[in-house]
Amino acid sequence: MGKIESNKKRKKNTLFQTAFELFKEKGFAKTTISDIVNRAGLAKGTFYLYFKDKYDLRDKLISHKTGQLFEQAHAALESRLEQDPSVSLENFEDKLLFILDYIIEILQNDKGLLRFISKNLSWGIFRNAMHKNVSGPGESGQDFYQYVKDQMEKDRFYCEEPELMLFTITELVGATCYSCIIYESPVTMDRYLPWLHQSVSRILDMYSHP
Amino acid sequence: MGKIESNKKRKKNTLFQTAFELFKEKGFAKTTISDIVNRAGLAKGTFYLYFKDKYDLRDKLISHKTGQLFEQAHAALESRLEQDPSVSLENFEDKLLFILDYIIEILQNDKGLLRFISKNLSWGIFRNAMHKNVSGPGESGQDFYQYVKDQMEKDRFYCEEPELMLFTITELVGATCYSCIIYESPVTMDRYLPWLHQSVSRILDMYSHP
Amino acid sequence: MGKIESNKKRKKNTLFQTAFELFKEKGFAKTTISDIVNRAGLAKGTFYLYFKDKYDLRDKLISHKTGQLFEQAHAALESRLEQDPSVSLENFEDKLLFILDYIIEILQNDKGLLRFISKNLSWGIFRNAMHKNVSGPGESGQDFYQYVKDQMEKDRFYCEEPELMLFTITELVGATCYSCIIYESPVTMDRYLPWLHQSVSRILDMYSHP
Amino acid sequence: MGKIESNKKRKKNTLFQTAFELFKEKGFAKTTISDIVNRAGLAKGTFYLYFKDKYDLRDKLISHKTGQLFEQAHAALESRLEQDPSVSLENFEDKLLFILDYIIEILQNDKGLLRFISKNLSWGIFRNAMHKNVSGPGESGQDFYQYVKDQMEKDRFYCEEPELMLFTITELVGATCYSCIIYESPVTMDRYLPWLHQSVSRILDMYSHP
DNA sequence: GATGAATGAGCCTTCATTCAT
DNA sequence: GATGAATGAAGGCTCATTCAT
Repeated sequence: MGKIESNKKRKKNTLFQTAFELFKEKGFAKTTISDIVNRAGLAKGTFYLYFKDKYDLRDKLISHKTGQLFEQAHAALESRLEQDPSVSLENFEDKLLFILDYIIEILQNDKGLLRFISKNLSWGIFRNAMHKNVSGPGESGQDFYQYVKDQMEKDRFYCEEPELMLFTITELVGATCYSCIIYESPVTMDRYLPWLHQSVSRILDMYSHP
Repeated sequence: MGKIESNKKRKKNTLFQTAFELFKEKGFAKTTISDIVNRAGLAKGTFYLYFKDKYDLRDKLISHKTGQLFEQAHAALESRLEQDPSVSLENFEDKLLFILDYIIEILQNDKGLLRFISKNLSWGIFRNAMHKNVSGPGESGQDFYQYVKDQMEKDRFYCEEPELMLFTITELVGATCYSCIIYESPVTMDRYLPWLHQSVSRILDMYSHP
Repeated sequence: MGKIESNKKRKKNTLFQTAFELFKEKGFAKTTISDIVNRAGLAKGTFYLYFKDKYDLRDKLISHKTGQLFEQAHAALESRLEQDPSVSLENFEDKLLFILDYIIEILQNDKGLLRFISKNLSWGIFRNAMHKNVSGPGESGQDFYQYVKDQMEKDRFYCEEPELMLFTITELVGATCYSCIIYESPVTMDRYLPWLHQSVSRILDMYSHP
Repeated sequence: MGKIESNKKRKKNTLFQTAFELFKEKGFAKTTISDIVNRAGLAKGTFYLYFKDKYDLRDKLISHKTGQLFEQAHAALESRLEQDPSVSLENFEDKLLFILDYIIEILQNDKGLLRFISKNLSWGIFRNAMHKNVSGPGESGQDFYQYVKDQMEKDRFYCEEPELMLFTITELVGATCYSCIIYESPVTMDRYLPWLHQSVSRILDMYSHP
């Protein structure tokens, strides 16, 4: 029956959502399964109906949340392109920087999220293959990768090794943002941002003229 | 008498060493304090004479091991410069790349070390200031930073923001190496290395001609 | 189903009973939670399902045992009044002394109980208000207080401040009995008893003719 | 050498004093030997040079502090008698009440002291015999008992069983004060005091006209 | 006498996991 | 499918005590 099905889905989602809140509040290590089911209003045994253990849940969640992040950024870009079709953002670099800025801003405003995703930003994009049954609601790592490639083509941005380019940039952005936002070390994000832009720009340039 | 003092130092070091082995073997989370003291042949209480808890030990160890890594790299570079004074390595970029290659090679051959240091490569360099009494045996984070600056001056490499330059490069190297070496994803380290070199090169260039 | 419910009740009671035995045998401080659950044949975790910690258990137990004591005394008095309706015990003072003697005799024969209750005799009566959710099985502190007041009324014993009267007597009896029974100091209980009776008598008199 | 002797005495006294402070601050159970020696500025081993263990120290301390309390009260009474020889305080009852009031006031102003002495007020007086080598600095339990007897004689207060009389009163006062001062239950000390005076008065009367 | 590093038994407590209901 | 009581291994940590210096 569809009713039962959707009921199951809802429970799983409640667990996802509740766990995410708690991971942000108290950190992964200090969140117990009891915490999660208590707040979710479910029984402890129920947890094991949906997830193998806490780590399983975490991995699926990271994957899901990073995917969501890229999805939002992508949507934001699209809506911007529609609104303002004439000007700017007409080349790939601008688009990529727009996406990065968008993501960085979200992370700046949600340090809990950043802390949780930790340095696994690129995970959702590149490691999905490894964890096949990562089945959070609607994965989009590969989709995002494809989307980026489509954009490059549309903007006639020739890229030697698109995957490596994207990898390099994601890792750089992920690692430096983490440090600047969470520790404000060696400088704040605001102060680092111009330098990050330039670095990305140069890396892009390099992959297109290797 | 110095006997007691040196005895204490030795015990602390045994703990350091043993913990490091275990963290590499079983990972940090699965290593218990019991494991450590058992293998070290000490009593449990002794652990708490030297460290606040497992996390304290880990942080000091990361700091120590990253410091050591840079120290080795630095020493290798110096010895290379002595051996071969005439040729190459005469500019800052070459030296920096030499150091990175040296470190990467160590990490490639010691995945346990890499896994342990995780993505905290730059930690030892930039976060030391925050954790002043991180007093693993002979810290060198700041020393390394100073060393790099000295080299820049000697080679007349003008750099706008040396700290940010170093930060950017360390984070980039740390994050990408981790992925390439541990997961071989998206590519192996060997395949990624040329691209990494180039990225570093461009970033260097950027900070000297901003 | 009530089966689970009654099972829980039984477990809690087992814990209560076992702890009480051990506290009497070895004293509170030297009894560990391990001791309790071992003898009770339960798992350690089970303890924490029912009590916050050892102190929580102790407080509930003291409250419960003092309550029980008064309950027994009360029951004994009632049964005595039924058996022998004509004579004696017709005034409040006699009844009160009957109760005290009854309690003292129990304590004399169960030094472990006395040691455990220690000097907290009046606790069950007067401190219950403070620890509302002290819910050992069937509390009776307040009930006993009410019972005493009912008796006073029935016997037309006018009392200025019944609460203070009861307080004074309980504390006096509790403290002196403890010393005489446990330490036999300054004299044995048997030798002290007549004096205690007189003291109680005078105190009673005082509260009724202040 | 006297110097060494006095040095030892000083250390023991420091331990006494420091332990007392800590017992008052954190309670006996939560005070560790480490706490004591740390604050005293001595080494851990030194503790064991002077006391068998924490319990030994506590018992000596209770004995000492209760003794001191009676000593102060006694001194206060004497000085009052000197100042004001003509009037009042000419009978034993007044003197005893003076002493009780004096002690109660001290305890009201030093709840830590009361909590520590707990309900062991009479301890110092009657249990000293049991703990022969209770050798805190200058014991006075027996002295006080003797002092009281001397006063009775002087005031021609005939008493059947002076020891039991004193015992009864000390236990009554100790137990009720503890409850009224610490818990303010069932009433505050101020409200209870008149009743306590009367009770004492009646008990005195009883022992002199049994 | 004084020290304090070292000990290690043993404490309390947590928590992932199971399974009868 | 859902529950949550029960488990018990394992954890971190404390602290009284000892003893070589």
